[in-house]
This record gives sequence, C-alpha cells and structure tokens, in this order.
Amino acid sequence: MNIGDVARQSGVPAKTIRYYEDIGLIRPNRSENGYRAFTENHVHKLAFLGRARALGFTIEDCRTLLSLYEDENRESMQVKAGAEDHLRQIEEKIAKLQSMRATLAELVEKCAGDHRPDCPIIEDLSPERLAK
Amino acid sequence: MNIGDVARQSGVPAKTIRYYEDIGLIRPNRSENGYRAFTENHVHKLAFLGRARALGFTIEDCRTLLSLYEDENRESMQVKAGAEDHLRQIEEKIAKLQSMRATLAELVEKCAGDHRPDCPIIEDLSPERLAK
DNA sequence: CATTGACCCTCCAGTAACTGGAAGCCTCAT
DNA sequence: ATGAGGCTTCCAGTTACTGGAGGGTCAATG
Repeated sequence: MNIGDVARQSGVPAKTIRYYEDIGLIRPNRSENGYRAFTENHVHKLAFLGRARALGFTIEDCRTLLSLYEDENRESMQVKAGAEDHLRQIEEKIAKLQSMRATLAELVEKCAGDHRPDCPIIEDLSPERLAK
Repeated sequence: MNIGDVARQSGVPAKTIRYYEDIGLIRPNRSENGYRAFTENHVHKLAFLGRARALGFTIEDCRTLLSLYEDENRESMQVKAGAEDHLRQIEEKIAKLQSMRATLAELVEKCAGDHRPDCPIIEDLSPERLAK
C-alpha cells in the first residue's frame, strides 16, 4: 500500500506519516521503486496514533502507548498510570485557561468599547499603578 | 539601567528581554560599553508585556496592545475587539481540553489498572473495531 | 596593579509537532 | 509522448523562548 492510501485509511496526513517514520514511530518497508510500502498493521498503528494525539498525548506518550498496544503482556496499570498523569496535565491546563478567561472576561465587560481612549484592559495591563 | 535591573523590576527574564529586542518589541539604546541602556519607560513596557503574555496574548497581540498602550488617541473599541477575540480563542481551547478530559477520565475510570493486559484505554485507541 | 566574581555581549542550537514548498522521479492513461 | 497525479528528499518556517559556549566589562579587594 502506498502512502496516499494509508493516509486516507488512517486519517493521518501523508506528510505526518513521513514525519512519524523519521522519528521512528513506524517503520514501513520500501518497494523497488523507492516508495514506502505499508501494511494493514501500519494503518492500524497510524489510526491509533491519530486517536492518541487527538486526546492530547505527546509524541513521547504515543511511543509508550504504542509499545503497550503491541505488548501482549502489558499490565493495564502501566497504561492507566500514564493516562492519569496526562489527565492531570490536562486539568492543569484547563485551570490556567479558566483563570485567564475569568480575568479577561471581567476586563472585557468593564471596557466601554467606544471611541474614547480610556480602557480598563490597557489599564489593568499597565504597571503605572505600581512602584510609585 | 542595565538589563539585570530591568529584569528584576519588570519580572521579565533578561534572556527574554533580549529576545523582545530582537523581534522589535522594545528598542533600548546602547551605552558606550555596548550594554543595553534602559529607561523607566522600558521597564513599564516590559511589565506590560509580561502581564499580557500571562493572559495568553500572543506576541503579535502584544505588539498591537503595546501600540495601543502608547497611543493617546486609541479607541477603546480597538482594544476590546482584540480582547474579545482572544477570549473566544481561550474558550475554544478550554472546550477542546474539557472534551479530552471527559473522554480520558471515562477511560481511566473503566481501566482496572492491575496486572492483566486487558485495558479499555488501549482498546478505545485501537482501530480494530472499525473496518471489519 | 592584578585578580576575582558578577554582569554584560553575541551567536548557535534546541524545544514540539508538524507543515509548506521546491526540485525531481514514477506511473498510468490518453 | 505528454500530462496529471503521486511519490521521493531536503530545506525552511512556525511559537516563544531557553540554554550554553566563548568572550568583554566593571567594581572591589588583596
């Protein structure tokens, strides 16, 4: 199977597939003409990677997940531990973004948004009120 | 004022200040010895930048905000529009992360996390259930 | 006066995960 | 044989810094 077919079937762009080969996530063979030769298994792996990435796992996480995916003797606690870790990181990001949102929403609400220059948003960002 | 003082007063690391000069956000003069020579105004601007970045504005956003900050004739609607835009982007990110969290939390909960290989997380990521 | 330690300088490289584009084969159908 | 795709490699750019090497500068001390 050529890269285009694999891209269509896995949902992972050809360019990204080449990149994944570069960094050693997948190892397709080569045909005589130099084209990458993929198998069904590669399609599965790439779809797996696509889903893991969509859940926000990093490439390094994916490397681990992929080896667990292939390991018949894996212990589910290994998978769970990684996922819990990742979950925690997601929650941290959410918390940070929510705090930004709160501040920003408040400022936006206070700003008249008219033709005058007075602006609570600029004022909040300005440091003049300090150090004097 | 030298870069170290400015870094302490503004809260922006020296390395980052140099970077901001590189990309044209600030333009300190130079002393005879080649050291950057900063003014109070630079400290203000850098503190301003630090706050804007903490609210998640991109560097390009900051460039705009900084010019509005300096513009006595700005119209607050310009500031407000940018902030609203940014707010929307933050909300999108939050939504995406929350959806990841929901999926992941569900999977984590379903996973036994023991010594057996069976794992709902891996299964969810696997594409075998498709296309057959 | 020489040295030491804290600053300062520039330039180079690396981070994460791709993405776009140029230049150039391969293949199949007309 | 020619043209449209599809494939190849390699280079560069994205975001916003950060770390480090190699090397001047300055103020104070011995």
